[in-house]
Amino acid sequence: MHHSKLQRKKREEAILLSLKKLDFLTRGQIQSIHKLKSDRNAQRVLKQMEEYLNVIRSGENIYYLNAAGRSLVNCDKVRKSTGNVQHYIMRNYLYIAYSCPQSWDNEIRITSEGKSKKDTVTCVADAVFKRGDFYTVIEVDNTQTMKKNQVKIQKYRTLKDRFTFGPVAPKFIWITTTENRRKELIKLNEDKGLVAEVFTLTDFNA
DNA sequence: CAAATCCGCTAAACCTTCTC
DNA sequence: GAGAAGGTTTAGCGGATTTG
Repeated sequence: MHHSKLQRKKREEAILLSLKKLDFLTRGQIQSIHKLKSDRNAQRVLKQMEEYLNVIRSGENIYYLNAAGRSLVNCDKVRKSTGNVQHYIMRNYLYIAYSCPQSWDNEIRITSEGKSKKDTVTCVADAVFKRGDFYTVIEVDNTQTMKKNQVKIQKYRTLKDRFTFGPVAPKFIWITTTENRRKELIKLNEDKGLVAEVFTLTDFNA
């Protein structure tokens, strides 16, 4: 059922679409999203696709679309290996942990208009997905300062109070780097009365 | 240098198609 | 249908490569 030339093209296209959606993916992440079985097999599949991919070698290979790959899936956004690829990789762990939600969207701007300009509150969530009326907001804490996190959490509190997420209170999912930061983020969310869960990279043995 | 990962090679499993 | 042919996927071994 998985083995004709057509099936192979479909799988390759699905992988390219994942890269379009998620920017950068490790070999292991592609392997679990697309059920590529063994490590060796995943490496083989991705090697076969190299004409569409750029590769960053650092531990596990990290893949992103090259020009050929972008044109195959109509992708305008050009990724560069410089900068914080780690941020994308961390976000992907949550995408996978929550079973690749259909409604998942990255970089969502959330705005609540105030009575005056200065009461307007805007936040850009790293990702959002929803089931029915229930929103889940994803935040990645990579090299952010805690002060910035605190400001962001205050903004989320305001948005929640103004029912910007609708009648049902949203849940916040964070991923961070260390156990200590995890504890700090839990506390900050608790203080603002937000329902939150905080993971660290080690939760995904990364 | 050691540890992890990649990848070439090979053999087996499996699917589709063809032929009788 | 059963069985052979032809193509792909899968997994394991081991050497090459990369990274810290």
